[in-house]
Amino acid sequence: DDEKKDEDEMDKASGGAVYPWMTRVHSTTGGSRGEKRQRTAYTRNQVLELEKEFHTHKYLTRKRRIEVAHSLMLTERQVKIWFQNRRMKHKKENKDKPMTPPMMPFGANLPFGPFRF
Amino acid sequence: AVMILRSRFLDARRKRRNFSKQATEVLNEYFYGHLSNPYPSEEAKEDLARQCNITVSQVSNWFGNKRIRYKKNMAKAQEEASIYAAKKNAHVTLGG
DNA sequence: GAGTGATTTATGGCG
DNA sequence: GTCGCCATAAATCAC
Repeated sequence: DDEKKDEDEMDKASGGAVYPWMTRVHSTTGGSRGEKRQRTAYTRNQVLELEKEFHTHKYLTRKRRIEVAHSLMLTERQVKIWFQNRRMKHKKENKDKPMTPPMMPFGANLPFGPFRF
Repeated sequence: AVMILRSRFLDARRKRRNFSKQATEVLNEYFYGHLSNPYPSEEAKEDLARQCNITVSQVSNWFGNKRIRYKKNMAKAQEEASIYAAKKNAHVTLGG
């Protein structure tokens, strides 16, 4: 049998209020209802090549993007998005993490962080 | 090639640790205290981060995870909601 | 094995 | 009009 009752597992707020943010926001790729959005995991080689490319240029030209996309069996959009995400990651790595390089004169890398007078 | 693999083993999630009970308490209080719109501003995130002794990114991660998992488990999450709602009522007396 | 913090794909809005 | 940034969603990873 194909009895499926968990299509709309959410949306059943018996008791509590249901606010707008609690509803699904992203499209389900054409699927009518209850389909999990698929998130393709890129292969190791794909990621490896993308990382190599990123190491040389943080931004891709249209031409280069097409080449990379074809060689890795990805869409142009996927490559574009990947680079955007990668740039954000790069930014975060240089921010959120320790604040050693830019400032801090001498006793900088104590496990307690910066001095506080 | 080796570098990539090694970086995965040096990832932060490799050494994942739970937040302190107090930190989780603070975050939950904010979340359930703003259940209608649990999206703290940048400033609020910084505030929470200080209170919890974690980074702003960690606060963002926590809220992202919390929202999704609340949605996925509405029934269960609402029990938690009532707990924190009751807690909140202890502070803000319904004077209305 | 569920819980939980972090990371990885993917969307949408705004500039 | 397109593209990048940004916050975020949603799935998944790793412990």
